[in-house]
Amino acid sequence: MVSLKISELASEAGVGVETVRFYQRKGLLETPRGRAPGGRHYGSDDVRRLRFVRKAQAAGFTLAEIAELIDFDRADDRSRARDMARARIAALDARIADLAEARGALARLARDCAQGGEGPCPILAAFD
Amino acid sequence: MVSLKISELASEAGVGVETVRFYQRKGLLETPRGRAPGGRHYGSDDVRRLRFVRKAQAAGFTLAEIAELIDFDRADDRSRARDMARARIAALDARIADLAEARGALARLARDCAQGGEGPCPILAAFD
DNA sequence: ATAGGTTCCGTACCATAGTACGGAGTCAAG
DNA sequence: CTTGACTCCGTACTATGGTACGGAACCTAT
Repeated sequence: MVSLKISELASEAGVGVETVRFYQRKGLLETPRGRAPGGRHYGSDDVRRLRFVRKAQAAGFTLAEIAELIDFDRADDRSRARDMARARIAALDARIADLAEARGALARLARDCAQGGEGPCPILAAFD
Repeated sequence: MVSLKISELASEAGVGVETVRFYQRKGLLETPRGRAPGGRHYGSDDVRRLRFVRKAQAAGFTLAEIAELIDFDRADDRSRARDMARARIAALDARIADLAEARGALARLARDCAQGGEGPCPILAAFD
């Protein structure tokens, strides 16, 4: 059994102790209530959970949605998890398309805005 | 001269009146201080500005950065605008790559999580 | 057994981007 | 000239995702 202190758990996932405690309050991470006086606190399950939270966040899930996902995992509720995943994929595809479009507009801006030039460069027109 | 009311300007860009006023406070939009008693308020420049704000936001600029861009536009400061555009493109590329990776993880989750199945589906392991 | 480092816990505070509210003034129509 | 719609303005409140602080308890080494 690994037995990490909260500060070790936090740095294991690259977050601060306060963030771990914040996630505990939100129900995303377990608080080791009945912690034995020996001093052991967190194990590898907690590290996995915490890493999951960060990755799911990167995928665009809100913390509330991540809490749901964790519940579905506990309940082995696959269909709901699938639904959430599919909805997120659709949102992600839309978001990626938007960002790609914005990227194009910025590339145009960067190209047209010659530094000393006399050319165009209507910054406000970059997104037309 | 078009002459729009604030509510018309707002709906022209698909935002609420309160949002327009919020942008005015932030210096993103001009407040028609010396508005003539005739009642005219906003013109097509304001619509362009407001639309620019929304598009730039979609590109991931914060409102503070957008305020800078507007200043650069006013000062015709092309090199700074280019720098911001380039930095944003790099951030956008990184973000798009992250989202694409997350999409892959979710696609795996959606695929592996058979609804009634006995298969795997470790939701928490979706991002490994 | 005492000092230093942590932890737990609640509360408060922060930034970002709005959203809502209440009062006062103005404008145009009836 | 009053009613209703709208504006302006300040203030306050919301949600999200943290970040910080202060006190009390507890663990560890000297």
